[in-house]
Amino acid sequence: MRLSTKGRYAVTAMLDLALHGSNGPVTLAEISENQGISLSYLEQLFAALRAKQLVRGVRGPGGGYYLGREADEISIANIICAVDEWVEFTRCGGRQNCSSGSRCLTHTLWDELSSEIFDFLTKISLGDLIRRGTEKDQKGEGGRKFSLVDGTDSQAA
Amino acid sequence: MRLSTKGRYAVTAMLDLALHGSNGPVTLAEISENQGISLSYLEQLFAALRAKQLVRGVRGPGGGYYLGREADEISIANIICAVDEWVEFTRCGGRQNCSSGSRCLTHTLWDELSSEIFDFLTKISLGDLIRRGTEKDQKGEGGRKFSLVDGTDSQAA
DNA sequence: GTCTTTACCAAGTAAATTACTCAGGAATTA
DNA sequence: TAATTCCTGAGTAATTTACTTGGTAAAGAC
Repeated sequence: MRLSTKGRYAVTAMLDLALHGSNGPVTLAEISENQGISLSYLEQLFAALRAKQLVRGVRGPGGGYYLGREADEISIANIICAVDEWVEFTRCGGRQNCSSGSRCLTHTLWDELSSEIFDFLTKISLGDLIRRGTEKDQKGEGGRKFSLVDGTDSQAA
Repeated sequence: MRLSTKGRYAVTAMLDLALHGSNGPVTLAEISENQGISLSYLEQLFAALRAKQLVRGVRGPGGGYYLGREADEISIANIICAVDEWVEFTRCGGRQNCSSGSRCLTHTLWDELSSEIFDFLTKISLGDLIRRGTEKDQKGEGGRKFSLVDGTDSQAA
């Protein structure tokens, strides 16, 4: 897993798209304006997002971008993987012995941690994020810390 | 939050240190050998880790590095923040209105997601990772997917 | 004390990545 | 046909990554 500013731009842009996509397609020019990201950089990002079918472009006047599927069906991990190209961290692949046992053990541990992070981000969808945002908007705020993962908000001390 | 290869190097090195630290200090030369990271790059990383008191250096022959505190008291977030310098993502700070409402809403959403990821990595300690590794080593492996966060492994389908 | 071993420190650097500009082409609507 | 938008690709300054080089400082071994 890799979480860079590039991934942030992509998530932010997708959020913008999800928030405004209800009334027709959203142009990159609008997102660029809204989020302060250059148009051509957005084009690069959206080329990657389109390749993974996370967005759908419509050309011509009145065109723009739609989400490729429901906001609930797009996870943060989907978005980040699309633009960040899922780097293969350790050359040994995690399971084969790469050389000495010590090295491979740490690699295995890292791989497991990495896939745990991935699972975590897989469970958070664009829809989750947006619902949280609008809820908060209506309620002002509450003492309860928000939890995006399923029903497990009990551990907050 | 930011999760780069630099952070991966740091976590891997700290894992190595935690695994071998029981019998005296570990030299950077050993870690370099074990993990295939250049010595001087390790020096850079450990300068940052030392600044955050995550490791403790001992000079002279027979010297090397110890963990700065118990493996259970060092979270993955600690390590990553030490070397990756916690980039401040959105200029608006998350709470103030930066300009149009739309932009700030997405920024707020991103900030909340980001701190959720941070919380997640705060709950995973070096000790957790190592226990998982050695457990697996002894048991071979089990059908049960490992869960690093508290007791919430029930959602795996 | 000197020699060796280690941590520490700082400057410089090739390669990669980031974020962008520029310059078009292709589909769609008016 | 003309405007609008997506789409593509080449080039590029700034930054980050990962490393090299060349030291200094402390601690132990002789």
